[in-house]
Amino acid sequence: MTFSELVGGSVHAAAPGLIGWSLLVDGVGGRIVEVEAYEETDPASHSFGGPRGRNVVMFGAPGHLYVYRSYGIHWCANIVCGPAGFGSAVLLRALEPTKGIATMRERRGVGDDRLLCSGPGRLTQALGLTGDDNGADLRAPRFRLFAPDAAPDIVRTSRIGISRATAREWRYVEAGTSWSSRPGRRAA
DNA sequence: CAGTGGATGCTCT
DNA sequence: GAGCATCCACTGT
Repeated sequence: MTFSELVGGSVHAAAPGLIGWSLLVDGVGGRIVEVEAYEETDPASHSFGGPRGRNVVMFGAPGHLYVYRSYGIHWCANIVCGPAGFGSAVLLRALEPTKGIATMRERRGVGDDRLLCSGPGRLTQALGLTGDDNGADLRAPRFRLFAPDAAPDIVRTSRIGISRATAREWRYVEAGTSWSSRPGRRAA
């Protein structure tokens, strides 16, 4: 399955399907190990209630980035999913760093590589993604996406850091990874 | 290890 | 004015 086919389908298939894919931004990045799904029937989603303001990108073409500012300080990056017109996206929560690690260490300024990409705000800083990238097409040359060699084992849990619709188990983590945003909690 | 609070800007009421 | 799809530094065990 190609990247376009994957993100062109339902966000609920695309979110677990993206685990194990590698994402590079200008040659810097790693393997996706943790994501969450959001869509317009979901009170926790920015797209809940229809296209308005910052969320309009979520209702646009699949395969584009939706980047928003979180808590006034951090950026969070999502991959818009299909079908076009249905407001849905996959929040990137953690990567396993594989390429450009020296660059990520400089951008992050941390000594422990576990802290490079283990969280949505950390990941965008390590990859250099900001509001300027909101709406960018991931099929542009500066981005690279590679499918995993083998389908990884995946753990499904409730989402982190939200106060509404907390019962929905729309968070997906690669089983056994030590690169998730919840180290030490058994990927769950 | 767990818990708390500050930073900081945008959206919504 | 409140509430965030967060992170970090700090406190107390």
